[in-house]
Amino acid sequence: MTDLTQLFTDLVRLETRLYNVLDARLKAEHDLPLGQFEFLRVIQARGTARVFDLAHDIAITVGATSKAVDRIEAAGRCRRIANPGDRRSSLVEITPAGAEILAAATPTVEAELNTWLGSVLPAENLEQLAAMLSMLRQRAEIDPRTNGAEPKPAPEL
Amino acid sequence: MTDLTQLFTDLVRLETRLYNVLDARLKAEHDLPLGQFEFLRVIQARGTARVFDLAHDIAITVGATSKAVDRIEAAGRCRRIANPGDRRSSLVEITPAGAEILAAATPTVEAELNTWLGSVLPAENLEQLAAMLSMLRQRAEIDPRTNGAEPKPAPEL
DNA sequence: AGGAACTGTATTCCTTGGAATCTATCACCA
DNA sequence: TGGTGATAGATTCCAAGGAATACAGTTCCT
Repeated sequence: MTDLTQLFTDLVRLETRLYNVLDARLKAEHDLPLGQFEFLRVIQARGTARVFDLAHDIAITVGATSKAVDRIEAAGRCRRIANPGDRRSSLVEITPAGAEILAAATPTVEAELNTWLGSVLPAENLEQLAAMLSMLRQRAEIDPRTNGAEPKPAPEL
Repeated sequence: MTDLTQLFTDLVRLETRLYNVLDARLKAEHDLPLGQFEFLRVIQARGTARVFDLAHDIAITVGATSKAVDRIEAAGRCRRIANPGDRRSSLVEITPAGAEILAAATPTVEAELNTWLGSVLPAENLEQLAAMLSMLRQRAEIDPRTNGAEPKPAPEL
């Protein structure tokens, strides 16, 4: 029987260490904290997004997201534009400067992850790992306790 | 080719969500933040540990660990005793109250992890996942950049 | 139309971790 | 043995997220 507590501990420590090395390198080479990198990725992927949408994608609270958008906006990497459909919210979009730095940082992230993941496990195992993490993440996001949405059927691995 | 950035994102989100549900449940049922739970586990496993040792195991800085030990000690769940071999440091040990709450919280953690991990993937996959995470974690901890054991960048004289 | 309930966001306060700094102690070696 | 650099940990200041709150705007119901 797998020791799930140990598995969880390994997951947390690995995440912490990967996050730290990536963050340090992005800051050093692109003056871009990893947190901002993730926001920019989501914003660009969505084209335009409300604070609420970003909060869900990044898995932090709306309040924290609001502050994060403040910082990214202050750095000139995104901007809030009026939401014609709902005046309570704004739409956040990436700026040219934001897109530029995102494009510059992306290969750095890939290189660093290749060092710590890609070059450690064979391709087949990486594929399995990616599939399992993706499935577990989806499962965790389906639950009411974590996102307030209705349950969906379990995806097949 | 596996998309490592996506894999990393899934890893981070999964960790965030698991951490949050576990933390919330431990606080609710045992008045024990997940961070303290992890410290108590390490302290008990080591029998006795310096702040430095805990910092390495938990993967946070010594300063943050010092403060964390303050909090756990204030809660009466660990104590600092004199280190006979080195007066710069103390040895941290678990108290009976700490051991008791750790024992009470452990099944809660296992149950919660079983919900989010154990009951989602078949045993064989869990075993693979545990092995891969363990290996990746070890790899990440071996490297100079993540454990501080290597020479610092030459200071400018 | 009028109001109650709900939503989306911003803001405030609190907690926790990181970086830098300070002190005490230790190890090493000339 | 004395001095120099390394080490352990505590402390201070700062950054970032969570919880609770405030409020504008929206939806729903009658």
